[in-house]
Amino acid sequence: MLIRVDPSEQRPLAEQIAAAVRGALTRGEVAAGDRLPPARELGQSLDVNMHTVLRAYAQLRDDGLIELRRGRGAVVRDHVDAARAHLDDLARQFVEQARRLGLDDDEMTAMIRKVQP
Amino acid sequence: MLIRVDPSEQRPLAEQIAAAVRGALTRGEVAAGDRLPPARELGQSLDVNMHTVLRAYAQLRDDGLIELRRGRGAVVRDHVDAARAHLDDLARQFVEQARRLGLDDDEMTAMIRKVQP
DNA sequence: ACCTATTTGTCCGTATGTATG
DNA sequence: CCATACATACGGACAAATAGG
Repeated sequence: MLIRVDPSEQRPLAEQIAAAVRGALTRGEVAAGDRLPPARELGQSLDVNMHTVLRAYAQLRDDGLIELRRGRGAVVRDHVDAARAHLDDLARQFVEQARRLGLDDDEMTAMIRKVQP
Repeated sequence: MLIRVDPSEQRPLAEQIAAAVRGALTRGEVAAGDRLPPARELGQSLDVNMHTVLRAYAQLRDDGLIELRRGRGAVVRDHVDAARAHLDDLARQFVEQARRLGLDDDEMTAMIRKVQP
């Protein structure tokens, strides 16, 4: 997995890193169970701060693509499982918020159908 | 809006601050259009770092409760609007992810209906 | 099974950038 | 053009998990 970042670009460094890792994931260059390089290490090789890498990793975790644990590092989750888990999570969040606003099931589904690509 | 934090608590400071502001919002102590105190200022009065306050504010922004703009500060959104906007956002995210996984509209609505409290 | 040294993310803090008014 | 105030990136101390003996 080769990553490069360009400090002169407009996009934040963390986002560039996250995008690069996402690309490597979708291209299948890293498999489920693989570990991403430790934030310190990758940061050093990219000449950016550990925390910047960590922020990129946090994004990927929020998307369900990796698991982040102290002392263990960033472990790549199974793509399909990760995507599925993320979808479940979004569905649950949506329904919870909709209920909070008093929407019933029909109104929810109507909302979903109304979302345009 | 009175906020206090307890550094000896387990919860991160940023989360404590976010929770306190959320409470003030739901209790109606601050109205739509009001501005939250600048991060530096609130940080100083709480004796925590500006950045810690900023993290709390970022959480509230992600929940749609406030708008955060450089140079302008943290503006409280209308509760109903904010909740509605957040719901719209969740719906869009859900549909996007579902499409990415190849689900059609019927499968999406089925998923929504299957979410039980 | 136990200890402890290392690895590695988490949290808080600091400095600089940059849009807004 | 200047002051304000969030955004981004960097640095240090800490704690959980792990690995080796």
